[in-house]
Amino acid sequence: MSPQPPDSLGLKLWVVLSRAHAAVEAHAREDFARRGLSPAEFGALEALYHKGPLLLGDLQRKTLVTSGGMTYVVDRLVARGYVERVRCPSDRRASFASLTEAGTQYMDEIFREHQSVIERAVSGIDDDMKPALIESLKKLGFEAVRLAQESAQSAKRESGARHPSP
Amino acid sequence: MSPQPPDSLGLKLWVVLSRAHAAVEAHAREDFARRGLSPAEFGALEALYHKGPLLLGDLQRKTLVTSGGMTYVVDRLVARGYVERVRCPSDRRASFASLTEAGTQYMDEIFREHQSVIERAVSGIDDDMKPALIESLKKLGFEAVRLAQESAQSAKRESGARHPSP
DNA sequence: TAAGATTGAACTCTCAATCTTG
DNA sequence: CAAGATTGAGAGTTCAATCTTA
Repeated sequence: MSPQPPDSLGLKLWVVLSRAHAAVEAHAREDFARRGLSPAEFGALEALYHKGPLLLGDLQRKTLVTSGGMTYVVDRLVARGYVERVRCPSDRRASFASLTEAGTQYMDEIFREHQSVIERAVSGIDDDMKPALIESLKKLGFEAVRLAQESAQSAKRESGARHPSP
Repeated sequence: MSPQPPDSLGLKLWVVLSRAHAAVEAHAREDFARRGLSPAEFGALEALYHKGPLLLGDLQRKTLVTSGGMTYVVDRLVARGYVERVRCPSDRRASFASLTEAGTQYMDEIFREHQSVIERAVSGIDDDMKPALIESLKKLGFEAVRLAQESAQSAKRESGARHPSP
């Protein structure tokens, strides 16, 4: 009798992926919880810090929160003075989120610290092994995203067939 | 000029780990959201399904939710008839959570489907590459957990120094 | 009709305080 | 005093509906 049900490799991979992610995330969360930032808030700041001003919709897709969540997150960052909304000149429905001077300074301060917290958290892997692991995880992630989009499109096609446009 | 700031390897590893995790998790979430289960609920059912009855505290550590969250999750699963609480005979503070007949039947039904959803989600990695990836992620996760415990202990020691026991 | 953003309600979870037993 | 579980309050989300502009 096997001690565990004969888990498929895929399931096992998912389990260890989840645990590794949760363990590293705990370090990250502790780091910015000290500063009163939620994960989504930090994610938004980081995206703006590295990419510059972004449409709320783009920011939303980058940080994987819903549109309502994005509004909430940006509201909070605006309230702290780290972010401002800038109307999009070419599309009056849309707004950019943009780091303020204070927001940029803040990220200058905390980003290096955050980086070293993460470095420590992933130090279980030797540096020379990291590139290979990075490649594998990239591949894994890309394919998972692609499959999800594939499913979403076929779902949309089916719905389109029931509600055809004129 | 580099397009991105010269990210450290560790940070890059963390980013791709997060993305891969989020992408696969999206498949998993969609799978059990259809059944009205939250991630934590599914996690608890899965743990009980594979390990048998567990003390709430053990279940909590396995699924990484807080103690209050565990009470909430178990309450919901009890309300659905999938789980029951069983008092621990040797320690009257503690309770086991245990799958009911209906809960076991339910997991028999859904677990295979869930497994194939996950298999598909991680199919970006060839089967013969998975064992190595699994080993790396295990190592990464274990070390991250160990470092967190290390930090927690030193924090506890410091607090203990301020509030020494008699 | 659809796409971007916002709003309000509801949900899942965390946190801190509490009760009970060890 | 510590450990297991529960409670109540509240945070941070998601979701569905709505408003505005394309």
